[in-house]
Amino acid sequence: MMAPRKSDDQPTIADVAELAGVSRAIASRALSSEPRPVSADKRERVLQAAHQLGYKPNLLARSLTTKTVNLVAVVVNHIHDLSDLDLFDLLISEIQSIGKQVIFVRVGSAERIEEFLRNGIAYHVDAALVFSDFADAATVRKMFRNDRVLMLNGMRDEGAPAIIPDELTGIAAAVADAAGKDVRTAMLVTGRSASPVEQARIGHYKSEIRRHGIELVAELRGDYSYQSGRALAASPAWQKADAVFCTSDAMAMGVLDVHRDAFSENRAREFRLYGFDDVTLAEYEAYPISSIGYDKTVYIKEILGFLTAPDRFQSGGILVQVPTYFVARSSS
Amino acid sequence: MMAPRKSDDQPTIADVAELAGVSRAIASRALSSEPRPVSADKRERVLQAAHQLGYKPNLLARSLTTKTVNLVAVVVNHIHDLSDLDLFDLLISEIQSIGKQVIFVRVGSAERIEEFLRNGIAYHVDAALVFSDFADAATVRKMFRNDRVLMLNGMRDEGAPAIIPDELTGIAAAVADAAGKDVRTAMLVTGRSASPVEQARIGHYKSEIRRHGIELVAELRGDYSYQSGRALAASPAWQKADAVFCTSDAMAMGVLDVHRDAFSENRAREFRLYGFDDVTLAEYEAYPISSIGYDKTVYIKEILGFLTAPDRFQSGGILVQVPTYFVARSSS
DNA sequence: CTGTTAGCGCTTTCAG
DNA sequence: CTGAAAGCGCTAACAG
Repeated sequence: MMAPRKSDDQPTIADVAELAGVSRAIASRALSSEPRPVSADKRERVLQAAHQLGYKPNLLARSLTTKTVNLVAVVVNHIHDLSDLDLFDLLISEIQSIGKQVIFVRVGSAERIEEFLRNGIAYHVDAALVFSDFADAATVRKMFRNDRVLMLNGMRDEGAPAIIPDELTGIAAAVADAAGKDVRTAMLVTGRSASPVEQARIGHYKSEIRRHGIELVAELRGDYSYQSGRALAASPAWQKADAVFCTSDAMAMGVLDVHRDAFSENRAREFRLYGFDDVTLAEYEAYPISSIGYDKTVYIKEILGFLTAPDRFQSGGILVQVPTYFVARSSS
Repeated sequence: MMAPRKSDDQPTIADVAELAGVSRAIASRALSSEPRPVSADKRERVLQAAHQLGYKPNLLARSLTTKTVNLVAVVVNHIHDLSDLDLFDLLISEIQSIGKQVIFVRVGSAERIEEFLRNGIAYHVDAALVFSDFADAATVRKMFRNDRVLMLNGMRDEGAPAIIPDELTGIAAAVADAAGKDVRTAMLVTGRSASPVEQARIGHYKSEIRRHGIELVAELRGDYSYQSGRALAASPAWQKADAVFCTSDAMAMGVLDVHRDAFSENRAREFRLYGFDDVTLAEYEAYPISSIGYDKTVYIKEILGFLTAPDRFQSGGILVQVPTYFVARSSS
């Protein structure tokens, strides 16, 4: 004899089964999103009973047996950059549109992040989207219950699937733009060189600069931030050069602000400035920075492909490349 | 006789108990964060065994009985504004620092958000921080398993705890600044007026403007975005006025870009421009917008207070006010 | 197709 | 203080 259910509790599948006059198993099958053997009339009765009761499955309980939580982890160093704004809003929106929820993990400067993850629901996510470069693929994979780890940070070692912008194309176009404008000397303002993405990016700039016979007069290291660009532009290390290539728009903005006089309309431009990311802000008057970007929509579509059909990626460290473009603005 | 545990599985509390030579109940108690009766030596043996095995509790299973998941929902309309960048990174970081994880719920234009929530782990969060104004407190409270709902959107009906910036102070200072500079006519550029925060904000501006004997020549409605500020500034509805008060910095930036000539150093300023939010970007040369802000650190500290000791708030729709300030920049 | 019966891993009565 | 046992709500295995 089943105890009457307390009115302040959510109905459970047992309540639904009872009302429909079937066993819990049948109710479970009828309510499953997967095709399961149930006779048409019982399925109907169950659905009707569930509706009548306002039954909603307890995802926590379901997860305990199915090992799936409909949860995706988005792992980032931080959300700080203008370019993040352009990306994450759309990403979250799209993930939610396929019925999954998003757990944000900010690795930041955190130590013991593995312990942090392991002691929370995040450990059980269905998939992890790793934008942070805090660890390599093998390590990251150990930090989650399953292997659905997508590397979006350039660290595509050991056969982990990855999606990265094909930066060479855009960089080549940017440097070609400079070369076509008689640039002979250039400076490179970089981000954290520990990052493999950044290393590749720097490599591309250097080879393209060399290829066009441009002299690299200095390489200054920042950290992608506006502040660091600004600091470098005002530092003694700053050199004269025909062109300045920054590996982030934010740094280029800092450089621009320090040398703002040099870019006013009524003066001859002292140097040509190139950024990277193509942030929305660069579309407006204040920071008309020539930049390199990629189509966020395409990028995110690929990510969603991974989420919905991971097997397609699973066959051994597939690398998907998203095309980049160069957009010329008045800063160059 | 217990089956040997498979080496590829995580050890369970049963494994720990077995190794320590105690019952599962004892192991559970010894491992609990709450004080539970266990003899010192057994506790020690359990802890030692857990450590040896690298045991980590399965939060999913634990949650099934404890009804707590160590998860906080952050509910937003979207992450789109510059001011979001200044807030959410710190917020996530702080929430994580108390051992909780963050699930981001983007309400956006989504219909059926209730169903979306109910069908995911988000329903089970320990607390919800509601920045979005998609629903009133009573409705929101029904969307989560518990009552720990903190309204950060100004909708503080029905006794729900809320934290809001005390905007009047900052607004009064801004309008006083204008009055002190002989401003006689003003325009108001607003956001979505459906929002109660926005309504209150508009009300404050109007009463302060009136109080200083300034004439309000027009009230233009935007949607907080740069784009809308820009569109309004270029529209036929735009009027001449000594001052323009915008209820977001982003809109003020749009206004500034359209009238950029009017703010160049070598010309007399045509009007004084005031924003709202005090985004970081306004600290730099490109958008030197006088603005109203509040201390994010204080704000977030209050939020964490709610998370760690909700009972302090629980006693009936407590409203915590965070002070705002006015910062004058060259735009005014 | 259907129902019974075990669990998932953990906490918590409830008797000792 | 301790352990056996009963669940949390759901799904899966296994006989019918």
